[in-house]
Amino acid sequence: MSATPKQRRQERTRQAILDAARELILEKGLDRLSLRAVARKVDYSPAGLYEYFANKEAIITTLAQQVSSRLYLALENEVQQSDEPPLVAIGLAYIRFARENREDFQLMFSRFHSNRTSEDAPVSQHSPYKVLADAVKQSIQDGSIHMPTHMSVDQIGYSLWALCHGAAMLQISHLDGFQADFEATDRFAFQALLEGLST
Amino acid sequence: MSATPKQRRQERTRQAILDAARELILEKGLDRLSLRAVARKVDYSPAGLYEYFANKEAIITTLAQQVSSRLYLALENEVQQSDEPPLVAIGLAYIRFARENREDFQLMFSRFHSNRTSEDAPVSQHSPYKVLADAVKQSIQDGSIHMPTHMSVDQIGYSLWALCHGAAMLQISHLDGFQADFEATDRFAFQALLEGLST
DNA sequence: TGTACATCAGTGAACGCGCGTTCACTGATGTAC
DNA sequence: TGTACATCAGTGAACGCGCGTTCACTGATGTAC
Repeated sequence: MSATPKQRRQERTRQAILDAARELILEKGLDRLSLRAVARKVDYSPAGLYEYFANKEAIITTLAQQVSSRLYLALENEVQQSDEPPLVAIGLAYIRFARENREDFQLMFSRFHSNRTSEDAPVSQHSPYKVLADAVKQSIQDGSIHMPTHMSVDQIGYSLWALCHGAAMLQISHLDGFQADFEATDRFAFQALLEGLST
Repeated sequence: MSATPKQRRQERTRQAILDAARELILEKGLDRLSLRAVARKVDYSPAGLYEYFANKEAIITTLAQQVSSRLYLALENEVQQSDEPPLVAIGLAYIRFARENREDFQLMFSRFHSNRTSEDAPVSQHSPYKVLADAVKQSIQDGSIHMPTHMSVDQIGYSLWALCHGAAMLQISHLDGFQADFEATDRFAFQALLEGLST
């Protein structure tokens, strides 16, 4: 079933609202975002937005999902393009994404809660973590890392994720402005962790 | 110069205001904190608080500093008490602190910006990172880890910090509610990173 | 010890503001015969 | 093709709210002689 003209118009307006909200967040921060400002930016009355979103929170969570998709695509893309080992490439791309999309990244993690409740649950398709988990499986299969004793794929994935997530967070908040070659250090750290996990 | 009675009273009131603010943050979250609610809780008029703090932001940053001190003490204490290798003990204690003091931890990192601008700057006394940096130096000296080629103490410290910071953040936000033995996985990850850094 | 004055700790009321959301409504667009 | 009606997209105004901060003030406490 393809979209009717009406649906296409609706969709365009929805996205315009989301874009406006995102711009305002980039400018002023998530905590200063107001529905009324978004409405002003897209030339609607505040009441008009309720045709497109149930409330303010719905706009924010939709935005967060879109960031998650963008990150997913960025990581997927990196795996294809890079000549580095996939796990290192993913980790560095994750951190780069955070650095280059600071507000987006923070927004995402302010609303982005895992669907899984344990390792038994399947990893969501198109989630950023999916890329990492798949790369871990792949690396074990082709022997580029050895399956460590007593560790599941998820435990390895979590460890790698923790490292790059922490690096990302520190760089965009606490260590913002600190002069250092983070890229190089991150690469060392990543390689070290991978090596340590393999033995 | 010891404190006068007046100063002692002032100090007690100041701390009461901070405690009230902290409790309200635990209850409702930082973004819902209001000066007026704090005033209500300590039985002052809103205007009264301005005798003790320049404005709302000053209350929040003071709180953030206090959390930083508590974390510093917790880590220092852990180094003394634990029989594990200091670096592992510190990492795990950092994560435990975050898990057991969720709101405090988030508050801290919302306002806690590094004073240093490069590796050349000295590490602040009584900062949580100081404990980690000292432990790294110590571990290199006593040979429990080998100084990796091409990596400074700060680079090692940063790597370890990134790992535990990421683990902490994931556990208290994105993976909140995920059933797993994080403590065990964190220990494995930490040991792996240390091993990888040493070779 | 008593008195006069200065400082202190704290208040009440107001300023000026922006917020999210609801609801009765209207003019434009689309549909059916 | 014209007409009658239904739906749609969007508005204006209001509701009810809480916010941070300022400022002229007051009663209590402390100080000096």
